[in-house]
Amino acid sequence: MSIETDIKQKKFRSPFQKLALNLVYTTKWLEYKQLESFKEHDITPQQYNVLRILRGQQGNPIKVSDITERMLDKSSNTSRLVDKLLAKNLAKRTSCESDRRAVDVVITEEGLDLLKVLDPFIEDWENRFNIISEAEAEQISALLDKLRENENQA
Amino acid sequence: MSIETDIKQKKFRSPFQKLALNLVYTTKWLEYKQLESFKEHDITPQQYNVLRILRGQQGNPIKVSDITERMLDKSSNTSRLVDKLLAKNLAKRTSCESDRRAVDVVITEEGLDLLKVLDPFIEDWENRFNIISEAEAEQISALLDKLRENENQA
DNA sequence: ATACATTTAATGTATTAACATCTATTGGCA
DNA sequence: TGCCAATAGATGTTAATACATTAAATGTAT
Repeated sequence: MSIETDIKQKKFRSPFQKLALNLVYTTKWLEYKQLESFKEHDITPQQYNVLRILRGQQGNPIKVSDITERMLDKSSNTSRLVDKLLAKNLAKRTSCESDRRAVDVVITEEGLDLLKVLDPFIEDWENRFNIISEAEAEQISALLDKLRENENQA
Repeated sequence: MSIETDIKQKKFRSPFQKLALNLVYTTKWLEYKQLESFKEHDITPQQYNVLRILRGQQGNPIKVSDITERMLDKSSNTSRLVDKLLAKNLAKRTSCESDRRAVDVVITEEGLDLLKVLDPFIEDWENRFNIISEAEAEQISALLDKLRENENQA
């Protein structure tokens, strides 16, 4: 369904306004859909994001601040997110030898198992995107990168 | 900056995964940037969304449930959002004659004034999008619409 | 007309988020 | 070395969100 129909707005100030609204709307839609898979396994999208980052480390520990850097939502409170993962035995936390302020985080077997369960759901969602072509997906990604370019402009 | 650099992930499972992550990342980025304008005026993005919908009514009252239908985030608690707007005298609430379950909401002069102050900031943000062409913006919008098409698929 | 399901909005509650503050540790430099 | 700013992460607090429940009004079918 078109964004016009979805939010019942017939006219937009410009194609750029329409795009901005469509970006927010489509992302909320995507997050809401994925949330359904997550909540069955008692995990939030943010916690999932952290778990994926931990798995990407392939066994190597990573500092909390480095997790934050890689997150989609960099404003989140990673310290508390890790707390939640610890409480569920999905991650381990050990103090960092070289810098005693820092904390090393590693995913547990249980965490890897959970991701294995979630993987097919997420992949299924991503695969639904092949209603557009790979080239189109790449092109949108490139244009999104471009939109974020002038971040520090006046 | 490319999404690869921003989230420090070199490889993606597919262009579709990359697009999914880029959509979420870019939208968080956009929301965060706009938040800076909003919080100076003691308003949240959701409250702003409601105000814009109210202004779009051009003086006609609109029911709470109809506001929800038009919101970007349809899962939000519109009743409480309207409460907040009322507390700040940005909106008025009157009971609906034809259906006494419903509640009619109208924007106040003060609400219109606030939007007038915020308009230039929002327009400025949207205009930064003209780093891509209008045609490209339309094209992305069309592709986003397409992504949401197979909503009720297996 | 009555009973019952549906709709509309408000509210209760628990979780999460946003933002500032605090503590411990480190690094740089006089 | 001793001092101070910077960094890392934890924590406190307030507000917002998500989800379920409640209450009133309406629609519908018998």
